[in-house]
Amino acid sequence: MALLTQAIKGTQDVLPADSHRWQYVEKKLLDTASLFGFKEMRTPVFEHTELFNRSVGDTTDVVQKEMYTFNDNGGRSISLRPEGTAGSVRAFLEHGLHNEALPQKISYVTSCYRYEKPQAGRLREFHQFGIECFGAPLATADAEVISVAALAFENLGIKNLRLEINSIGCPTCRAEYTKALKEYFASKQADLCETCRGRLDRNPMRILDCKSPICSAIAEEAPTVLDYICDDCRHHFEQVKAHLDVLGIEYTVNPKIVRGLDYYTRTVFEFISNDLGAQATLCGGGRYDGLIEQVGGQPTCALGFGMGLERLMMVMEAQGCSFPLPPVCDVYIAPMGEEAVLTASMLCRDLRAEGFSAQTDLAGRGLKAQMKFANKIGAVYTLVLGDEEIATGKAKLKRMADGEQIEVTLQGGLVEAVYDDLFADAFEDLNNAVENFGNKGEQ
RNA sequence: GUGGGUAUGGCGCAGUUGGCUAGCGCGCCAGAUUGUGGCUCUGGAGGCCGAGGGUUCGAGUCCCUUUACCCACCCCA
Repeated sequence: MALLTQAIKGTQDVLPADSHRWQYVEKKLLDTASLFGFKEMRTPVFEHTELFNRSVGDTTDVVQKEMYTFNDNGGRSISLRPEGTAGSVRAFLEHGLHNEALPQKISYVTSCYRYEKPQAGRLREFHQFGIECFGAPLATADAEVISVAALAFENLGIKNLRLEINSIGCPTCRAEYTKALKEYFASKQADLCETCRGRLDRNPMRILDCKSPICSAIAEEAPTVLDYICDDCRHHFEQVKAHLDVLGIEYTVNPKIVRGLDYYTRTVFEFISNDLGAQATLCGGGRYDGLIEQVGGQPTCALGFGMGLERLMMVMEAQGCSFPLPPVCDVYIAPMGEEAVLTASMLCRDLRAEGFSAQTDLAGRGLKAQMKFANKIGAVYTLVLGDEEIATGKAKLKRMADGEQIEVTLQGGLVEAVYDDLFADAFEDLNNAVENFGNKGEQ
């Protein structure tokens, strides 16, 4: 396939047939967050590279290798955002949102970019829903952030997820833990796999989630973070669990959930799906009380999560979740003859002015072909317009679902008829819903 | 970065030890019903068989090179 007609590796198009899925999912997610008071914020796709270096850290070589970084024509080093948090923090500081009522709760749906080798659930351009909560120290906030994700999954009908939580303490207690971990793994150094031997100095916590059977066996016996965290951190973690218990959110404590970055503190959590391939984490988040200071602000506690939309939709697909299809065409008008074409245009205009979606022939096709087209696009009604209808000013509106014909007058009567009939349907649906409501609990 | 798999009309696929005028299903267009969709039947359009090179009388099929996609490892902010 020619380069010209091929999308860039690791990117995807959302085709007209699928766009409603994205619209539906994005709206559900943002709406769910807004129930908790999170308001959407939009930030640029690119930022100064320095921002990401500062937040994500320039020590992690992978991080550097996987960012889309370039110099713009003014000689600035620019990077496409690899995740949503850094931009949010930057905007929070730049616009002095710390002076507004705290906590500030923000949500976003954005595209992110990472130069990685694509595989199932991993693209170079991918989309994230995320929330951030700034200035909330209490464990209540941790639980609230987790419950936003839990409710979002519930609202989308996603099942078969497990929530794993952990606390990685504050910088002080984590230092002690890291030390203990190093000592432990150093004693087993000879048995560790090659990569883990490399991790020993750099990032011993990472050995905990190594997949090699030998390393994971060794990791089984390793000291647990939870044995090393200080009293404050322990109390905080207990409070988070107490909240989750009260909220009825199920979780398991997994002491092996860790984060590679220093700014993370205390709570970390992941929602993991059983219906995905190797990339099974649907949502990852936690508390990062150190980040804002690291980017240059006053010390401000913060927490949040990011959720991969492609993965989310893969799970929904696998579980047969529904993606409601909005009506795309209330009325299709099939004109026959030159005058009818003009009249059809006018009638469409009138319908649209009333908020109904209306379409007419743009291809000069015969009546039968037009009926087929109307059927294909899912038109709720069709109206055939020929010499006779124009002459008498009367026509028949055909309800496609059952073939029922409704007599209408063209001047204004068409709009009224569509109104009346659609509302009749709506009332019927409403009545059914009310009748069924009583039975629902027993099902 | 490492390994495995796959590339054939818009989509999903078949193509047997090289003999093709490259098929099938869905979709698309049209007709049967000349003013009414879904079902059925009939016809039509649409492919340099991922790209480049080689072997051969002859390559979708064999060899080499290359590119892209998929899956997994690595990694995962």
